[in-house]
Amino acid sequence: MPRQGLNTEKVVKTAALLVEENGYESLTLHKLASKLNVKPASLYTHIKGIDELYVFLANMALKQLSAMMLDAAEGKKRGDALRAVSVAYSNYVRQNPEMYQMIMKIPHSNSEELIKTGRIVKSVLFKILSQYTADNSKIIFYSRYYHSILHGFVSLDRAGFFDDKFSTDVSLLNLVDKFIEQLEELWTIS
Amino acid sequence: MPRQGLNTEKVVKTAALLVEENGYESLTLHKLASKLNVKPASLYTHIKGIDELYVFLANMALKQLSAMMLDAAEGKKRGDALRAVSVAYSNYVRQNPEMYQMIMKIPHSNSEELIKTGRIVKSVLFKILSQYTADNSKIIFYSRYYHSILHGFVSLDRAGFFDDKFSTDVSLLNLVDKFIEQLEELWTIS
DNA sequence: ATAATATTCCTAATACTATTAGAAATGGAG
DNA sequence: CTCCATTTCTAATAGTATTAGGAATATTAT
Repeated sequence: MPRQGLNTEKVVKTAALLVEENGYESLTLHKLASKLNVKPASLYTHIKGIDELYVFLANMALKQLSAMMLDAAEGKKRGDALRAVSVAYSNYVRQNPEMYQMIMKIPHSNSEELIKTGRIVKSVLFKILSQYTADNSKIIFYSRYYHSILHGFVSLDRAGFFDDKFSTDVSLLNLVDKFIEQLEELWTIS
Repeated sequence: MPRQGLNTEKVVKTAALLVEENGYESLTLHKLASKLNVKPASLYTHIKGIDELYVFLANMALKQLSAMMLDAAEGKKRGDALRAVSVAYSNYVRQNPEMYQMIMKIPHSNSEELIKTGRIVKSVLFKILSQYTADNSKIIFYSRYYHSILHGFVSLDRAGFFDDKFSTDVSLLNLVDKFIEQLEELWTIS
């Protein structure tokens, strides 16, 4: 039994691979240990248990998502930024559906770290929306609005609620455009 | 071992109680069997397995939700109906958070029954939104829009994303009002 | 280099899971 | 009262997470 040079990061990254490969419901410490050439009990040196692993995975997913959102918004303004972010958001969920589910699986109040990472996502939206108004409460309001649209749409789509013949890709873009229309009104008024 | 006169319905209803009491993650066939004064193996006479039970629970939750939505919309028109439905939706999730999660836990494509029940929810929205326009594609579009808002908002709220000092109750109502504004435009144009 | 120490990993066991095969008990129909 | 379908149970299997304590390995101090 030569040491594998494991640490928490490697364990979590490998878990993320397994989650995206076979679905998070089928992730077990046995499979994870196998992939790391180690026995299940050895994992407890690096993680407290599977629940903590779930939190780490949710945190990782949230970081990846926020990074893509940030990158998409980079250098863009208002409507262009919002459209780009919505595409990035939907792409992330399409390419990492299982990891995205991890984000919603865990109540964020369980982890200070998770709350902090969640704030990154919100800060991206806040920054864009602050280009429309200086009113803080309005920014938070529209941030919740926009976030709800994004998460609601991709989740319902995945769950199978949008089984009509109309493309869901086009739907989300049109939807975001409608949302932007309202923001533009806010812009012209103030 | 006198017979307990079980059937699928009783099993599912009792499971729903346990889910709402202790969270759906902690539901086990052992606990369910105990509550029904029966051994775990006996449950297999009434359900194929725990996965089927999950589908039944999701279906039950969706039925309850759609019933509350239908009831709320009863006799109301356009904006009033939409506001009432959003309150009903948010109330259902607040009062049955664990059952609501069951709905999103299962990919609906797994069950014809689930798809059918999902259509009831959509039909409620469709009926209300058809009061604004006769254009079918527009109705579906706004139906997805509204549904995304409702599900997205309550989910993010529950996950802990809305941890600012602003009330989430008020936020949702304002949000729906904003949405209705856009629909009213649609109404006046056509 | 060698000894002491800390760390990683393993073995073995425990307590839960869901699930199945097949036997026993039950209740209703003829 | 007997037969039969149905329900429930016993017993076993295989797969979970988790823990205690020991063995192996790497690191540090002498």
